[in-house]
Amino acid sequence: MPNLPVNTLTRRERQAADRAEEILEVAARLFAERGFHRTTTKDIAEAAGVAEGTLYNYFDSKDALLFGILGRLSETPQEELGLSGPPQADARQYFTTLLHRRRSYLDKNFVMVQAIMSEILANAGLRERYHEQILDPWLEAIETALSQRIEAGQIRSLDIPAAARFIASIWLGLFIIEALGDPLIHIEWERLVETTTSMILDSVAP
Amino acid sequence: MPNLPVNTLTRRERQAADRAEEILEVAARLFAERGFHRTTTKDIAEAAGVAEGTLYNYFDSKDALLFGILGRLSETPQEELGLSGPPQADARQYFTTLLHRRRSYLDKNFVMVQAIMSEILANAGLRERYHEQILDPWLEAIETALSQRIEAGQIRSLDIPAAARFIASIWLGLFIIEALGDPLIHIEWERLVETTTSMILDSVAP
Amino acid sequence: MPNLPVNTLTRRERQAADRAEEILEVAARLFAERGFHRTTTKDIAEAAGVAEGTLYNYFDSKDALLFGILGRLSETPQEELGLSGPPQADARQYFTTLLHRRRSYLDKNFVMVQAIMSEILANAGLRERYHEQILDPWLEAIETALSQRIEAGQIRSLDIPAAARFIASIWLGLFIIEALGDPLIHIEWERLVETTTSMILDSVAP
Amino acid sequence: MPNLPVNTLTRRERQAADRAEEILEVAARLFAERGFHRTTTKDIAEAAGVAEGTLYNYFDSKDALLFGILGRLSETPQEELGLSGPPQADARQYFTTLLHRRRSYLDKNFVMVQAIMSEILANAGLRERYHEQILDPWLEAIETALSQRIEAGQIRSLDIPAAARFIASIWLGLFIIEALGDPLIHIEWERLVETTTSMILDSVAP
DNA sequence: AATGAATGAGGGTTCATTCAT
DNA sequence: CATGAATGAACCCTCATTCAT
Repeated sequence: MPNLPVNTLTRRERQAADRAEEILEVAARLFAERGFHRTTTKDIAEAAGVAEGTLYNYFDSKDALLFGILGRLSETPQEELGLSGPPQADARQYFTTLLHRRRSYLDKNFVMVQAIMSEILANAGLRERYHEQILDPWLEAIETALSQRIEAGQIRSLDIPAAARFIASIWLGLFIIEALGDPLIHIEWERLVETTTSMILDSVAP
Repeated sequence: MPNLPVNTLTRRERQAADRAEEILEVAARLFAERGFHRTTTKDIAEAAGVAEGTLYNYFDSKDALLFGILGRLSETPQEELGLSGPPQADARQYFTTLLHRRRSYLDKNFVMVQAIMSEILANAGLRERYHEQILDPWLEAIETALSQRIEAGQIRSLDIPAAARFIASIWLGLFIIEALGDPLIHIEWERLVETTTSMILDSVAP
Repeated sequence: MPNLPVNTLTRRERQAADRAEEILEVAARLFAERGFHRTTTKDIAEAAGVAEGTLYNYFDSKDALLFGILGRLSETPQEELGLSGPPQADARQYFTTLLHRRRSYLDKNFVMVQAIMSEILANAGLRERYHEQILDPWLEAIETALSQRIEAGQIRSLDIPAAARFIASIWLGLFIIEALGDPLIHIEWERLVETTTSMILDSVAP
Repeated sequence: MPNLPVNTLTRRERQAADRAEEILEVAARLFAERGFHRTTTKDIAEAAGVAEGTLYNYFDSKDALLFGILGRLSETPQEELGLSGPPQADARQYFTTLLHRRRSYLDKNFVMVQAIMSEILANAGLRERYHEQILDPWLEAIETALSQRIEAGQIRSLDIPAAARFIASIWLGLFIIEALGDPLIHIEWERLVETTTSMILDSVAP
């Protein structure tokens, strides 16, 4: 068994990664439930089934947990977010796909997104990192998609940066309303997607 | 000076109200700047020019300051928010006015809104009160306006609750993006209003 | 009673100074007994009869207590230390007086000196401040006194900086031996002074 | 290779002793640099190139490292310290030799001496052991040397215990001043020895 | 014998709240 | 009503020690 040590090491490394993963998920859940500041490191350790000190074998500080969660969110590849789609798709399909992909992204990451969002307006460092890693790439991708579609004649000419922010704001706003506990949104996302797309593409004029 | 006591009392009451007001504004500013938990009662007292103990003559607790700020926000009459407008206005003007009014509302209350929003996802009690006092009335007003306009034939028939949430989410999302420090939004609100209204009313089809 | 507020304020200030004083003395005693690191802020608070948080109304940190103790030690005027004596006194009397004054200084400040000395070799910042505020002025004063006496012909010419360090080292060394618990020193300081002075002034030659 | 196991064992034992030695030296260096409490077992393990747990295969506890260092210091034979010299040497040579030997002892062991001294006033157990193993033998040896020289008529009669403490205090005091960072002492030890010996033997009278 | 992840008691410090003045 | 010193529970984090591998 010449590769036993390698395997052992790998297993250890994998265990360590798993443990870090689990801590991060537990922390995200608690941050989402009661906010970053109302969650103590003791809470996290207990919920993760480890000792408090163990947290610090994986993360430098409580803040590092927050940044770790943000890092996890930014790992999602752009395609999965509907940010880079096939440009040949027509505009309606693009919007529909975009909102669906973001919905399934949210379904997978709701807790982590809420953990971050619950602290983001109160934490300048987090805000900055969110900008760099999440928001700016997202806006850029939307702007690219829009300009491609305008060039392709799929949609009419419009103020691209403003439109990108408009689109991003829809998703952010819907997330906020859902996180605030509005019962309709989670259940009826389909209706929202349909209505939203329809309002943008078909106008609300009678 | 037989009425001096009365006057004094009255002045005192006014002074008291003013002081509570000032404390609330100072607190909102600090909460918005650095978040609720990073702001200490000592910070607030110093910034307001009073002793720490004095805060407790006006508010029961630090939490009460937060609820006080929320209360102030909910005092704004609906008309000012563009929630109840003259139904005779056409749809385009309705949307434009709505967004403008909400903008000037935000200009007046940005700090208080940010103070509340920065904590709202982390504080269940606050969330509940926000629902009752702010969000639900707002959604209801939009729904009413929409159904009135649909009935009047100004806009086509659509899923009213979903559309209301869509509209609210735009405003919430734009606020978040602005609060996150996006430079475009604050400066170019006009463009955003125009683009948004245009996208909803004119469709993005070429 | 037009000066009541003034008196009240003064009394408060005096109380505050007294309290700070007492905390410092208690801390010095505990530091001397069991060392800086083995003394907890809880220990200090309990021994001082206050809550732990109260310590921080008077001192910024546990370290600040140590520096506060050092500051107290450096307040002692030079005359009291026998550093600046009447130069007309003859050399024997100078040495005797010097050692006696340092002894009575030590009797008054033993605990504080031990508190500082027990940490000084382990704490670079403290060491630096001790140099500036205690050791260097002391060495300078001895050097001045020696050169004055050499000029006056009271003692023969010698290597002044070396001699000053020699004299300082006697006191420091005797303090260390006493602090180490040697029973002789504290009880028989007179004999030590006499022997030391005699060895320096009369030579040990038969 | 029938004796391989024996050799291996022997080599292992030697390796073990070497490793304990190295750990001790590394620990002494770190204790001297930043004090006992500011040095973590992790620091020591890293600096020694072993795992933290390995320390505990060689020493029972962190405290045991300190006592181990003390033990190393007390291994130095008395002659090397100038404690037991040939009594026929005259007094001046005795003092000069004593100070020179202690200097070269210090040159070899400065780090270990500082490691011990930095903690000694804060650690009752260490203090006691230092007394037993270092200070008392030293004082006794000086007292013996003095009484031998008095009997031999090399020096005049004097208070022997006091004189022994005086002599010990010189060395301790000079060490402290050096450890405090005084620049003169280390460089100019020769001058100090000369001045000190001269002051004791020739008197400072003009 | 060597490892280093896990442990958890204990540390220094903060801060919302109280209350005597 | 205003004050601000006092409070002490609770926080985040450290680190000597253990033990399964």
